[in-house]
Amino acid sequence: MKKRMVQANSNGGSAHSQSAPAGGPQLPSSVTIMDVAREAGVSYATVSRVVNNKEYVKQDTREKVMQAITRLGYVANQQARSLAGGKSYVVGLLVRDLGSSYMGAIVSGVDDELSTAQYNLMLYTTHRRKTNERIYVNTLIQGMADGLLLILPRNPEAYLDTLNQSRFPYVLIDHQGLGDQVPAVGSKNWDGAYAATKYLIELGHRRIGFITGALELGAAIDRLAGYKAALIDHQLPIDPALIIEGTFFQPEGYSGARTLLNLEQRPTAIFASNDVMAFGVMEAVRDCGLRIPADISVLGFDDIDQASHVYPPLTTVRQPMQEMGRLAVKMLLERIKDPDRPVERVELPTTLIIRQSCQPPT
Amino acid sequence: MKKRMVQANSNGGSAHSQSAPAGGPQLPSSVTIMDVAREAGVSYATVSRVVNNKEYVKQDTREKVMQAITRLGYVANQQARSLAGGKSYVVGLLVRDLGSSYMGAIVSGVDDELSTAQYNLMLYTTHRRKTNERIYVNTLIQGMADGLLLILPRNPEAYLDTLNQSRFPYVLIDHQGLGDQVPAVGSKNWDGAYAATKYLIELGHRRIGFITGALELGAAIDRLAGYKAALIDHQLPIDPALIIEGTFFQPEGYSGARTLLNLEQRPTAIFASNDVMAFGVMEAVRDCGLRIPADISVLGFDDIDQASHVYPPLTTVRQPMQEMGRLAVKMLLERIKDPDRPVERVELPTTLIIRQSCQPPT
DNA sequence: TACTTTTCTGCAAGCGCTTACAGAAACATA
DNA sequence: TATGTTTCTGTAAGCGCTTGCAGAAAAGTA
Repeated sequence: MKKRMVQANSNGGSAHSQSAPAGGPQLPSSVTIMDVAREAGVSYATVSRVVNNKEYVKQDTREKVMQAITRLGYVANQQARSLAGGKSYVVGLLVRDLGSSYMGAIVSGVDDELSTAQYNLMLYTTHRRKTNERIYVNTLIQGMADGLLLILPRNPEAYLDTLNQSRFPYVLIDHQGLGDQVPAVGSKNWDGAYAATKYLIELGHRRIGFITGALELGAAIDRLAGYKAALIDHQLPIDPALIIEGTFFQPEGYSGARTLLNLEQRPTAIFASNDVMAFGVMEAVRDCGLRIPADISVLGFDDIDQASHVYPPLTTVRQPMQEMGRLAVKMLLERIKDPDRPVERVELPTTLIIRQSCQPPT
Repeated sequence: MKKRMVQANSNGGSAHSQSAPAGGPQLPSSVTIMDVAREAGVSYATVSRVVNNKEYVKQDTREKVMQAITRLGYVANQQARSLAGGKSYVVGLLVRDLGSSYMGAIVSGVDDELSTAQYNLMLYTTHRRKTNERIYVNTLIQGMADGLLLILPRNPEAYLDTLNQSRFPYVLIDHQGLGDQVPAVGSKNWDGAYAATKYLIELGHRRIGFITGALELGAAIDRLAGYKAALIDHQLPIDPALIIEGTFFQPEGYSGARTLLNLEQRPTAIFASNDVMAFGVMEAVRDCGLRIPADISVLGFDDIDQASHVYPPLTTVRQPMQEMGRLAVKMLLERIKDPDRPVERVELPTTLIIRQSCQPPT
């Protein structure tokens, strides 16, 4: 099956290479820009201009081309576009794992925003082989993607060096305070934790248990700090016995709560650094034969979907995760347009969502 | 061997073109195949052969090239590769949403397997604008991806027609019985539900509540059928009052269980069609002041991570979700290699995971 | 009318790679 | 030595597109 037909084409005019071989197993007959050009009776450069919304195309011509495009169902080949033009309309997303509501919400925001910008999403999970960061980054930089989003990276330094050096656009989501020179979007963890703790205090609680997140993450540190600050501001002691270290997973909420509930002077409220751990807390409370919120108030952080679905609905600090994803994309696209724009770090506000898992101590 | 064909290179020896532009704003200095060729002193075609592991390259040459590649840190530009060679090494993944352990596990399997095959993952979520299916599919077909994976598609017909027509490779994951002509991987839902129900019966339960999944999904139908079959096989009546319709979400587990528990003759066990609903059931049971498993046994389906983390750990039917993802990728890659291979439909076995949420009725 | 400026459009040169083809080198056979 | 064979390597033709350049057409100005 040879498809050669080089310059041995003597018919002076437009070559008109027929493109529908018609017979035999045929892959998608890929309508190309040439087909559209022929259909519309213009050059393929003009078609390209129309497709890319460039100026200097007569309205008339533009319409002719548009019609040809819809008639033929033409979709530009991204690979070729990217190769020729330098933009791939792909954004890479580096993520540890999916499967949590937290990630799901962020990715959903990312995805939404990306789709309205006509971008595609290339997903990379870092639980794969550890040593691959460099490859990833290189692959991405080599034209695979126009920019990179990193959600909650644990050791971003590995990537960031390379990224910075090559001036490759990126944005961190739910970052962990890496100085000011990193474009990032996060939320006001400190504020959220402060507000939540304050709420409990104002409800009348004096002994408030706290279960931390993974303290290598800035978010976890900030939440702990917000909790402590609220206590101090209300002249309440910081009792180390009431602070249990966790890493954001449910079992630690459970065990942490059991520890707290076994204290001689047990707390009347427990504030977990995320909702998932709060669920663990709720289980533990119940298993101790206590009721929520009658005996113990429980408070979470994040406001994942499930938080409003459990019983009693969980009072929690909402982090606008979708919004974070959206905003990160917006920032990234800006940086793609102009890699030299000043580095921005945005922290979205959190909201205390009051449901039914807290009440004044009895 | 005496003459190097590299013209325009006056210094006879190894060219050693310094590659660090060093000055001025420089985009990633993209090492290309040409640079490697120069560095290794061969033609770029040879480099291409080495990179693609083609035969007919002298061992010697191969090594020289390899060295040059590592020395320069060359990474092939996928766009160009794809454009020239027809393969993009990208697989599209069509998904409704992420953020559930269920999806997370499948995607994780997909991702793992893809990464060992050196493929990239392009993510498309269908919660985006509804009418975009055609665009997606066209984009993908236009060379963006080599194949497509669809997880739990609700109305796949929309895509499948186009896909089939263009003979574009795809595989469904956790399909819903669309006849035999669709390549798919799922799990033995019927068997799993049968085994679980049988287990409860053998424990001594006679009244077993069942909460269904979304019945437009084959998986949900099969689970219900397995439940019924087990009852029948054990001469137990099928009591419609014990069957509550749900759609796989937690609140339905909760409300469903409340309904069941309010029955005059309430069940001694509740079997939810997935773990998430089982969590809802557990909450409801507790809120009715009953204990699990002492008063009511609870059984789930899927075995998501959380199932072993709740208290008491949930007895459930494990669906090998990671494995499903993996297998789907393997099948897809086969189909990419040979689109004409016969259609396969695989159902992976399920396993009853006995934990502590079930015991004989008291 | 002649000339300048402003749109519009086509030509052609790649983007970085794969691969058919042909030529060279190495080895084997007549 | 002449002539295959087989292995290896280079040349060149694109893949489908963007974009600089220049010429053509339209519009404005003198």
